[in-house]
Amino acid sequence: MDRFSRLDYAFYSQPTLIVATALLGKQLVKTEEDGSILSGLITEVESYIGTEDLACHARNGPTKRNQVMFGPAGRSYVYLTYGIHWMLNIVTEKDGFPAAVLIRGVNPVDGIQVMKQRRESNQKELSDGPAKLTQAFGINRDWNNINLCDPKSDIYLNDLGHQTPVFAKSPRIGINRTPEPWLSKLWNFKII
DNA sequence: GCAATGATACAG
DNA sequence: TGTATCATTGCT
Repeated sequence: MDRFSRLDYAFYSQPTLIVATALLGKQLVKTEEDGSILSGLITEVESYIGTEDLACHARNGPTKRNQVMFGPAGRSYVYLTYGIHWMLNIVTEKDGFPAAVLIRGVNPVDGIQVMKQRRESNQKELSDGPAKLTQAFGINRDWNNINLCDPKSDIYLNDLGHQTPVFAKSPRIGINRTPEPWLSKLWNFKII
């Protein structure tokens, strides 16, 4: 009865653009302390690739904040932006090459009542933004550098066996001061 | 259009 | 040690 499978190290180690597109339609799962499950299907992702990508946090080399991006694939990279909002990324590529996929939106499936309480909002706006979904799922600094491939981790991604949905490619959001050609890279993928 | 809100990065 | 910036959101 195990038609669902946790995405593994081999999957996350692929080139970032491959992983990013493949993550569309995958299931983000988080187990709460009380054992209840939160989940949602990924609808939008964004790619940040290497030290040359001037929009990527790794552009100036490793720092205390971004060091997890330089480590092995399949780890979570969670950071605070604008002093308020937590962002959830998944590290990709070979150990030593800094890259990650930002999860920008999910469609809620399990634990919707919990999400509504945390968001104090209706379902339409529960998790359709990178900081909305971390709030709905209760993801913060404690969830940085989690190994999603570890069968014991209480946050992970599930392959439901679906085909990759039809999606649009766009420039990345919110990186307006990034110089070209990085500003215009079509590295945002969103289900149509 | 813009305030909220704090960690980070880098200059000096 | 000071400060400009920030992979956003929600309210005016």
